[in-house]
Amino acid sequence: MALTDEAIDKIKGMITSGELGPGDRLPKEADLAERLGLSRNSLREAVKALSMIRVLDVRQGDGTYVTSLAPDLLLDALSFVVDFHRDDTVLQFLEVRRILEPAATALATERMTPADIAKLQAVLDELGDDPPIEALVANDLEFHRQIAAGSGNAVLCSLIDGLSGPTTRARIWRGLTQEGAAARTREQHQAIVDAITARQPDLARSWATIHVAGVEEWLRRAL
Amino acid sequence: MALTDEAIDKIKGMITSGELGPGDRLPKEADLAERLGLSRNSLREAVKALSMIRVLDVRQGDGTYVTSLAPDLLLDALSFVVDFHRDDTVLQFLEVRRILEPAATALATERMTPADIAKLQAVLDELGDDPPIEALVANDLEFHRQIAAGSGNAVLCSLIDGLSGPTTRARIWRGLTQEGAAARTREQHQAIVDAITARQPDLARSWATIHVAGVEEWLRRAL
DNA sequence: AGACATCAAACCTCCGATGTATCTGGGGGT
DNA sequence: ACCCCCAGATACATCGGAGGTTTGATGTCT
Repeated sequence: MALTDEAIDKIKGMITSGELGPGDRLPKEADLAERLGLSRNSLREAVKALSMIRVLDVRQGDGTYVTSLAPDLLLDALSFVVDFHRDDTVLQFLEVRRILEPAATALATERMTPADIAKLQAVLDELGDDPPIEALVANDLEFHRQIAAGSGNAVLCSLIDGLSGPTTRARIWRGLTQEGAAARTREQHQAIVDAITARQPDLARSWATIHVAGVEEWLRRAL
Repeated sequence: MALTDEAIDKIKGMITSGELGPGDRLPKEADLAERLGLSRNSLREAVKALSMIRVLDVRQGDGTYVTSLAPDLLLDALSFVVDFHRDDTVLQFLEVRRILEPAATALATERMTPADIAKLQAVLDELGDDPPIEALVANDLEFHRQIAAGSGNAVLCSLIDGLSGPTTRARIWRGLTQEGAAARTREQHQAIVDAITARQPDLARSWATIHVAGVEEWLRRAL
């Protein structure tokens, strides 16, 4: 195994063993390189790889720190990965979303506070009558993000967020809006909020399923 | 933004734009560094980061290539990330598994071929009467992997596989502290296979739910 | 045709130096 | 006493070059 990969494992070991905890600062490059037995250049490659997946946070002029290691931080590297997928695998991602989103919606129905629900409704209301596509996409993303967050499960929330990669969603949306499906999406969003407000998990889950399945079905035909 | 991060984006762009496809070879370090306008050292950091998430495959003495970009490749970096999580977030991962596994099991019930089912049964049968803990865990992992693969969705399969990492650790615990767990797990596995064989998705889904919930409930009490 | 030695290409590792951002502490002004 | 500004120290960012190691291809010999 290459020296750099060994260094990655060693740093990973320092964290998982508890020697380094969230927020802790690593020794400076020169010291850590000497301790791990490699050059600064090779160490930098290891640190770069770990900072890419949000395990380390490097600040020039300050130092290198272990991040909070919170699920949302570590999993949002997922969206970066998802961006590399081509259209022919989007359906598989969508199928997973059709599993996760309804479940998250059902959980949110039981766990969201009235204040959370009010904010969710506000998201829908702040959209004007004839919004531009960009606002529509952003609004849709925020809507689903709040529901996912309402599930009370940070892992589930991050997963949904990551799988709904901005690129993918934007690409799909562009096509959907051309067929005038924006209005129908809006109605479905409102139906989900209504079901959550009424504290009916089954109903909320069903609406979420229908919502995702609609996009999935459209995409299946388009490909 | 740092030069290295720019380089990452540029390489990403070369792939997403189609200039570089799966299996294609990148220009050699020196040429690519000159083209992107940075030093080889900095470029190497970018390449290292991208190879860590399985987007690039570097082979010493040969060259650097774009991977197949298949979902299972890109998502198995997930297991690396998941390893950083501490025990207090394992419950959240388990809750997500309780969503994904039953769904995958139901899909597998409809999509697995008789040959697939036979191989699944074989996995259960090859386990002796009093296997060591390690074999038990490995067998359990293989069992769930085959079902996930049987769902016919590579993204779903990789996701389940990646999330099973921390759960596995917990299960080792369970094996060590709760003696009756092994036999019960085996019964539940057999029940799942029976339901799949009978082509009863609802039954298979329910058994899968019970199976994961059992681990989850035990862990919830243990913490 | 097959096995082996040789060579070139490409990545791996290292070194030392310079640039740049951040934090810290002292000096001066109010 | 308090605040602001600046110089020094610290630590990461980037660079160019020099060997070393692995791989794949070439060519030769049996």
